Amino acid sequence: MGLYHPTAEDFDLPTVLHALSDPQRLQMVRELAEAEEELPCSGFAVSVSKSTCTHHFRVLREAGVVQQRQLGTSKLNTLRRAELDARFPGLLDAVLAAGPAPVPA
Amino acid sequence: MGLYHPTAEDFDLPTVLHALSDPQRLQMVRELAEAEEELPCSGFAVSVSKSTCTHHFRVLREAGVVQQRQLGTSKLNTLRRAELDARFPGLLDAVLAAGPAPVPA
DNA sequence: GCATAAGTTTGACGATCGTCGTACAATGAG
DNA sequence: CTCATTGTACGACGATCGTCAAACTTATGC
Repeated sequence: MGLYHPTAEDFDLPTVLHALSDPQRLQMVRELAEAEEELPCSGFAVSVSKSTCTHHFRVLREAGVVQQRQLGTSKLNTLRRAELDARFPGLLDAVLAAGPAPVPA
Repeated sequence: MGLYHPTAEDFDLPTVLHALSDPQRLQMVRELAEAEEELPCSGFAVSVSKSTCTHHFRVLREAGVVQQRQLGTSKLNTLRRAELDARFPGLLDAVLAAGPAPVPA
């Protein structure tokens, strides 16, 4: 059961944008970026079922956004920050910098 | 028949990412960015039907990516570059800078 | 061994998406 | 006026998406 991970050269911009265009996945990516460590599926504040969580992380992984590593029954997730930056410079930073909501006066 | 255009503060990141995640729309945005002028729907190299073109530009417009202005029977499209940059700094640049395909040796 | 915990797989569901063709509206050229 | 051009509106279609529940697998703890 080898988890598919694309190589950085195979990253596809539309695919990455699509992966990031879902609010739940965007939230997962934000949490992964804040916690500079590996996080298991169950360590996220998303309110979806386990199977949906599995699905979202597969989309993120197959797009190249995250790396997944098995450890016991857990699956640890990491942002592929360096590779994303190399392939799409500035993209991840711009996405993460975007405030969740504009703050009015 | 007022064309809906969101204000910059109402731009929604997932919505914008989704608008840009379609290859055809991404291509349209690229062409719009290269030609620093207003372009009608018929001035694009996309190979889709007229109704599909209308649909794609509506998605882009409602996400805040483009501005549309009626002129005769034509509808002129412009990138809302400044507003996008203000709301999501660096995002559009990163998307446009991403080469369409990686060039192998 | 047995029970618990963490994810996966499968199959389902309604919703949305990208696409098209046809019919229609509005403008500009002869 | 008539006709060509440009785009919209309206369904329609198959495909994909996000979601879930139920059954299963795999490892850990007692």
